[in-house]
Amino acid sequence: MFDPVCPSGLSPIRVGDKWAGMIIRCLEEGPRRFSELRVPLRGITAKVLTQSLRALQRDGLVIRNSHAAPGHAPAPVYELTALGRSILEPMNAACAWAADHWDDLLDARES
Amino acid sequence: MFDPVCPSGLSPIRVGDKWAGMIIRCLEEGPRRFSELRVPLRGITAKVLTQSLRALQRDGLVIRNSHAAPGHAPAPVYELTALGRSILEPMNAACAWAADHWDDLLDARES
DNA sequence: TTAACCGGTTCCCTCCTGGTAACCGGGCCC
DNA sequence: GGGCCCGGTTACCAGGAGGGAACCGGTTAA
Repeated sequence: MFDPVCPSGLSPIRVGDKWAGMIIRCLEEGPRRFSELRVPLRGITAKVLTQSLRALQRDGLVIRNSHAAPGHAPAPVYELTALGRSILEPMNAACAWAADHWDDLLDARES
Repeated sequence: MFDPVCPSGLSPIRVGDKWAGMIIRCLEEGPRRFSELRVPLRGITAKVLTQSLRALQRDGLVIRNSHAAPGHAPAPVYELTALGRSILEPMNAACAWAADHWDDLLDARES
């Protein structure tokens, strides 16, 4: 999903730290487990993912639910809070802008 | 204008480097000279302002016009390009979000 | 019992960002 | 000619962000 050379790194608009925006996108469609997040976020290490998730929790954008079923291993899942979902709106505005002006940005960078 | 402890630093949404968002805001109402930018951006040093302005130029958001009048000292002014003005839209969306959810953010940070 | 896996944590290292302080060339003003 | 201001540039430095590799405790599967 997110290429290591994901062009979103070129956009001047960023949400939180390096991975926060992508994490939020991954959680957009529902709760995900730690290992489920590592797949689309190609190349992220466990340490950095933990770090980013803790920061998002601290800001109240993401919540960690230790969903323990009896007889099974406890499976913590991460999901967006209402606040986290609300930030999708400005993020979408930023993405739309980046998509609209992508060529302008590339042209400017090259010279 | 921008306090050294400007709360905008707390927003998870950022445009460019530390000062880029504020510089763009300062240029919103028209061209400004180097020294005119240093006033509202309290505490910015010449070097860092130059750095940020060069980055904004490189991305095509700001243009530097050496406005030389005969008989006067050459007075370079910085102003937003069309691309630079267009980024105000997603910036406003981000600001609106931050204003709306300010209390939520503060609450989350405190705990 | 042992092995494997999941979800981390810890230590160490590197690079980038931002800041300080000093210096500097061109133009005007006296 | 001597300051002085404007608009920078040039070292140098400190802190933090990000990454690599190793380790680890609990649970389940063989």
